[in-house]
Amino acid sequence: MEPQRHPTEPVGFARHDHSHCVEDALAAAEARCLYEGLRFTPVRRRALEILLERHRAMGAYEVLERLQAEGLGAQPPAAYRALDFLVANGFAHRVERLNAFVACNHPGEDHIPAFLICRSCNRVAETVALPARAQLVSAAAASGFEVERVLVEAEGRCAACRQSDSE
Amino acid sequence: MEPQRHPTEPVGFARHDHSHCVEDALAAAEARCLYEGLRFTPVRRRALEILLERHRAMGAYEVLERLQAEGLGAQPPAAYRALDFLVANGFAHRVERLNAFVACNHPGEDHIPAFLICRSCNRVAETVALPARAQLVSAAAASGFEVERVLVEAEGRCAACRQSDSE
DNA sequence: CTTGCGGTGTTATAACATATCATTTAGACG
DNA sequence: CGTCTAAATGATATGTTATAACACCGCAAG
Repeated sequence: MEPQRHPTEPVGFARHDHSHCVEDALAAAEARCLYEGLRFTPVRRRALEILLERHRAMGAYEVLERLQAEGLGAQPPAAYRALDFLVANGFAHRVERLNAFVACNHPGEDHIPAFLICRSCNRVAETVALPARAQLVSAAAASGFEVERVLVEAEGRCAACRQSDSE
Repeated sequence: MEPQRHPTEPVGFARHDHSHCVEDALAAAEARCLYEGLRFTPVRRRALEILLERHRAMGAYEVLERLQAEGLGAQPPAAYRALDFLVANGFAHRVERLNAFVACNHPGEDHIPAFLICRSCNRVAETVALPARAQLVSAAAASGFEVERVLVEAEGRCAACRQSDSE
């Protein structure tokens, strides 16, 4: 376990020390679960680690495959439960456009995520959607609609994929 | 056919003369297809009519059921093709959050839709997302990401459902 | 110790979506 | 008027995503 991936792989769309980022995020999640009395079980921990290792959107079944390979739950519900836990507690987000999941880039901070989804390499960067939310909330209020959750996703091409044009 | 629904049903979340709105939208679509050389075939026309009659998000299979009842295509691809045509040409939108489709409220106008989705009654109102898009495009540009398409969806409760609290 | 609750295992199936190839239809063009 | 072509539809099969339902287990509170 702890496969030690290449030290520098793109996150969002920028390079960084990846093995540290995985470890740090995992440690932070662990700490927060302890603090909030959440149960950071092996499946949940490993599911988060899987998402972090890739830093791209992964389908539930893709995560499941990897869990299976390690004997951590063999059926879809196992993956969905783990992912639901991560999403419910802000360790990961669901990307609706892709029916997929991605590790949160800044867990702990209260934020409204917006995603930039590269249609070539499928990598996902997370940015903030607060202004968009505010605008939507006020537009909605006019009709008496109460906004509870906002979802902002942009599809396009990241810098890398735009350069290597024909990917 | 042309079931003549109740004359006043909510659209978006406001009341209006529904039978007129269906007729008008259908006529407008017909006119635009003629103008642009698009083929507004019976399946496509009826699919749009089905979406318009309800003014809520409908799954492809839900639309399919109704098409089947009239002998217009019996298999999933029939519905998906019709819906894809409507979406591609701006007569309808896909609501990612619901994996569902909804008739466009202002077809013909070039716009970036934003949706208000009531989680109680599942009705969907369409508003505009231009400011959100602008903000996102500029945020994305910082990392060299080129935005091609933006998706904004808000989940919450509409005025009616908030009143009749426990629905 | 027992009871209750949260988490997990397991089976089955629901819901959403598309690949592929055959057939039909509408319009373009000679 | 034929006939060619491209678009649309028909039909079969299958792929992908998601959840319902119920059994079981372990742990902590009483």
